[in-house]
Amino acid sequence: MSPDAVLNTAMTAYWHSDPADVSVNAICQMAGISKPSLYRSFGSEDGLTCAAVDRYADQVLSDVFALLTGDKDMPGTLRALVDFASDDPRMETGCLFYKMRAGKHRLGPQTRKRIDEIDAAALAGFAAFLQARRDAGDWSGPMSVEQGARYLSEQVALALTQRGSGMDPATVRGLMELALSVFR
Amino acid sequence: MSPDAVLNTAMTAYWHSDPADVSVNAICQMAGISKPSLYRSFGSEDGLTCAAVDRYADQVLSDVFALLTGDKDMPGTLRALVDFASDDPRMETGCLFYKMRAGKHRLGPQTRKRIDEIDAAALAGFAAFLQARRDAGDWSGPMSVEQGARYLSEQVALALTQRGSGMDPATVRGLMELALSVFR
DNA sequence: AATTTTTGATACTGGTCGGTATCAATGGGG
DNA sequence: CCCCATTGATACCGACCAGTATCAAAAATT
Repeated sequence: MSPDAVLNTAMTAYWHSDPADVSVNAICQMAGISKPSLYRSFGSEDGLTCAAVDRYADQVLSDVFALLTGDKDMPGTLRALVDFASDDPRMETGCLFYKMRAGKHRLGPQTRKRIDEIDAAALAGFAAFLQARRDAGDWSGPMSVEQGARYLSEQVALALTQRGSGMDPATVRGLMELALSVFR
Repeated sequence: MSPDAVLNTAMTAYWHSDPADVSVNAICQMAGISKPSLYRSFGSEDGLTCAAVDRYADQVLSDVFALLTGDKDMPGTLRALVDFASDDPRMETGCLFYKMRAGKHRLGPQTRKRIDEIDAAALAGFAAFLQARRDAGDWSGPMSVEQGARYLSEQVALALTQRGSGMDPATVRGLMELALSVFR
């Protein structure tokens, strides 16, 4: 079992349940490797969780970033965001990143730092998107770009958390559309 | 140490950190009692957490319910809700109920059931409030009472979770006012 | 082909968890 | 004053945790 495959197993396990509920022992069992082997690859549990969230960012969050930097207009992008959060089958069990962010205090220092970095990058991504829409003239109003970005970020987090808690996707969609209606 | 005082200690400990991060051992130490004594009073950890959330509902959530059944008009009540979520010093470390709801899968069956009951009651409270405001004529629009209640409930939960994660109260207030602006 | 180095698995450490058996102290009713 | 019942504390149980020492097999180097 290559370290890469082990990392995939770990990421999926963390993602589908909760990082705090998946032990190193369990991951070794799932991946079919021994603990010393895992520790030689990743150094510590902190190293593993950090690598897992890194891979998640590369593999999943990049898609969201691509949505934001696409050439759609404001309503189109918001619709794409809603589609992603409420209907993408990958989000059926929630978002690994927001799960980790919610339980940040239970993670190691490395992983915590990475979480903060990704969070800041996401916020910057939302802000860049809003700034572009404002420049393009299809978003006006008194709301600042910074507040809009934070609001957008938190509402996406909320919707993905709701998905993860088992809420009906249609309900998630309705609530999120309502929340994002402040941008119209 | 009376069981009542022990329960207060437990509720506060759960509230100020996180139910999943406070062990029975730690509570015994804080309360200055022995484990068998605690188990004779509450039966199990599940019994203790259930009693804690019960007490929290009686002592804290009842205030929110009172807000909703008060005689203020729509904007006044929403303002009171925002004040509570973003400025009440008791909410500095978040809301015990929403912390438990977020980590429901880690709790015992008794407590889980109580969480669901309280959640349903809260939703009903929000719905009754919105229905009354609609009847009184100071809330109109296409939004259904049910969806409005769910939205309100989730936005309050989000704001309180943000408080608990250390977000600046002024920021929480700004985001929540934005979210609740859909009711105007 | 012989030796060295890297890999893997077993089994262990010390610690914490929820929960309990055992037993001493205490306190009220006869 | 004595007995009995309830209370409390100590010490323990088995399970699981993150992390590691030990040692055998395999692979790479000489």
